[in-house]
Amino acid sequence: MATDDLMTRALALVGDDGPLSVEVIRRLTDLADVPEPMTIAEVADLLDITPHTLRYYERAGLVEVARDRYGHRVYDAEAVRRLVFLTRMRLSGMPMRDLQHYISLVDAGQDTVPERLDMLLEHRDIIRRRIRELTLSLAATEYKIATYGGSTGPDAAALDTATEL
Amino acid sequence: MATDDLMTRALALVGDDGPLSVEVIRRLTDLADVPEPMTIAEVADLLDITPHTLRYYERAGLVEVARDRYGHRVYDAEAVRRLVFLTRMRLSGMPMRDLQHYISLVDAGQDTVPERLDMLLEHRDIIRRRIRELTLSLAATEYKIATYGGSTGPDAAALDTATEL
DNA sequence: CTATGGCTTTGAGCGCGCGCGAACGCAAAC
DNA sequence: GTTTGCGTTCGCGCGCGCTCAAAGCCATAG
Repeated sequence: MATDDLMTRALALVGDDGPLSVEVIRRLTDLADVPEPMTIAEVADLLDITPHTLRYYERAGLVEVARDRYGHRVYDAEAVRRLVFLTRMRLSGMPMRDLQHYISLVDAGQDTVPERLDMLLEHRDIIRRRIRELTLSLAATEYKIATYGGSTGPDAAALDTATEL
Repeated sequence: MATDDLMTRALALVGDDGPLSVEVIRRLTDLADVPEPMTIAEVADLLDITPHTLRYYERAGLVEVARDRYGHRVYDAEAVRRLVFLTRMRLSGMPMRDLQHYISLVDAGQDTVPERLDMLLEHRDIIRRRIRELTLSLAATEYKIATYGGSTGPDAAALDTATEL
């Protein structure tokens, strides 16, 4: 896939700056169109990561994967769903450590649901802050592009005489 | 500063999700309220990075810093402005390598302005894509929070029976 | 029926980007 | 005097994943 991975599909679905509807989100998580038992190469392609990374995640305890009679990994729907979640969290900046903790909570049963929810809420806030940071950086970059004379200073009128940058 | 660094001030200025006006951007780049010659600790505090990192940037050739008679670094307005720019770019994901290249272009004179502009345009696109990615991850996270039963699946109605995650 | 290529497996080790820590000296300030 | 802050250098560390090596199984091609 790689040129048609989940994120690329998702971005195409959303467009460059369209609003996000629940319907769109539902489609983002809809995996009905992928084959049920998948090989490592297929999953890697779907998630746009390498087979190596998938094995790395498995060794890290993030997911258990069955094997066929040749010892090759066989990813069932649950594993794929979990990996979609994991890669989404990774892509949005959640560190491996936290993912390991989250999965350990999952494995610990329903009692840990509140803590999982806390983790998601906190991660949501982190993403939000990151988006705001990037939005500011974007604005600053666009400002610099618009007023470009090479200076870092704020005064467009003085750009010609400002120290070069 | 650290609890009142540039980004924190900027975020406070903008609010949690307000629109960005040119006026706000201008204020973001307005350094009139900082003392003119600064010590490494003051600059570090302003930029919310460590003195170590500032020395690292200097060794990397990103900025030249004068010294006082004791050999201590003295950051003038130009150095501070450049560092504000550099840290902003770093924070938005531009790698050191690219910053070094950019600075080398600056040092090479006006002929390199078009290439610098290209770099900024490209970086702008990268930031935009990153924001869109994060927006999607945010939406997915919020969707998961809203429908939370612990499953990664898309079907909220089946959450109770879905495999736990 | 080989064989040639292409996928998989494991394990250990490497690499990158980015900066931090530790150790040590010197000048100033309390 | 001793605490503070800055200087330099060397090396380390972290997060994350890739590379490399050695080997096994499958399919298609001669």
